[in-house]
Amino acid sequence: MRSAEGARSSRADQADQRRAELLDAARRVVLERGLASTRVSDIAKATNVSGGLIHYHFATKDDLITAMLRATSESEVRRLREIIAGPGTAIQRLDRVLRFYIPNSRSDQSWILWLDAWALGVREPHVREILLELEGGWIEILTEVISEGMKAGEFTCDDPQGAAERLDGMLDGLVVRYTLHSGAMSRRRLLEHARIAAAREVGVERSTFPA
Amino acid sequence: MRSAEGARSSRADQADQRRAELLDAARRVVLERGLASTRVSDIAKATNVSGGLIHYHFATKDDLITAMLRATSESEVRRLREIIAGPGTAIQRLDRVLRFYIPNSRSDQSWILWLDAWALGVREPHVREILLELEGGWIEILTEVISEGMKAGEFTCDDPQGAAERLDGMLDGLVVRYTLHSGAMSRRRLLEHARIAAAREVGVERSTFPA
DNA sequence: ACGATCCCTGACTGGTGACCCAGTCAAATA
DNA sequence: TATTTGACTGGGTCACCAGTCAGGGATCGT
Repeated sequence: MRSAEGARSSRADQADQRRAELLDAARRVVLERGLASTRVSDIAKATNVSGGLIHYHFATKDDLITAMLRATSESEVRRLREIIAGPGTAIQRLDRVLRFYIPNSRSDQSWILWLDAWALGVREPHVREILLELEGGWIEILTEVISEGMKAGEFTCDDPQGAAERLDGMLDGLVVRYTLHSGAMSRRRLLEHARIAAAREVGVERSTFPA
Repeated sequence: MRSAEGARSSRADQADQRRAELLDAARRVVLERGLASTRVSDIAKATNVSGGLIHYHFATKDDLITAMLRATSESEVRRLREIIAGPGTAIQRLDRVLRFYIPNSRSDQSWILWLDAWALGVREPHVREILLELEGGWIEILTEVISEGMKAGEFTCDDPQGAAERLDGMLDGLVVRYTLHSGAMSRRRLLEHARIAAAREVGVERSTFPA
């Protein structure tokens, strides 16, 4: 049965919570130290837990990393969906997507994680699959926003899917540049590039975007 | 002095040649196995050379990898310069650049190398510097081609540098997608995206590009 | 000729890190 | 209460790998 206090943690809940905690710590550690120099013991330390416990919950280090990437990707797509679900005109919602795409600062970046994941994904099909879903999510959402803008008469575009792919690609590439060489590409300039390209793709003037 | 046969190898030449050979083997091995699972001994094996020799020519593994990345980057920029130095109209030369950017097949990709390098560059300033020069080279060359096209009256563009940055970013991002998920993005489609975006940036019709 | 210098070998070492396992303790179950 | 199950500890093991080092043979300068 349950312990006395209703919805409180059964042992299964406890294990789930611990697993989530470990995934969270893994993400923090990998962001800070990079995938290549992340040790299982680092993640244990960050959770104040013995090294053995990690292997109790996750058979191998790869399992842990993969699960962490999957969880992060899913949460990112979820947040993105919330963002476009909000109110506003199509152009406003498109702008919100662009701004969500672009990291706020060099330290904010969950982007560092995806750079590691791209390199890993070249060799690991599981990781590749996660990345495909993540990028597919972005493209899908961009496509939706553009299509709805067309229906509302705000946008003109003869290939929303293609436009979304181009926009997503450009943002990926520019964010890499911004992440690695923030000196050569400011956040402001990056956002400006994004708005110029997006405006062209959906057939509106760049000045249509909010200030 | 020299040995009898004119341009033949002095000891210094021999050492240089060996170093070049090691850099080349390093590149091949890293492309094949990935940076993370490349061992110094793998590179030694690929060169039919003892493990110790690597450390005779390169103090540390990091030195070797960094030198290899630098050499690869420089050679890439050099080849790119040759490509735009050739004859043709601006649109033809621009198209050559785009096609050089895009890998011919999933196995061709020196791109796999840059994915590893991006992840590494997040932590290693030396690597970051190399990447900055490489990407800077691409942008510079794109800017040149666009500017010359404007002088020739072929192109219209009010910010060649910005256009080059956007184009370079888009290509980076799309190539990542193509490299990781060749199923979701064919080479043909990638090239089509590149031409559409490039045509818009320089103010010509997409049909202006050669078939 | 002959010592100095260089390229190169291959066995060795020291450190490290993923994973294992025997045992502890508390909570769940009977 | 007695027994079982599950979460957790921490020390141990085993494999791996970057970098070292003593020596060997070739080639240089003199």
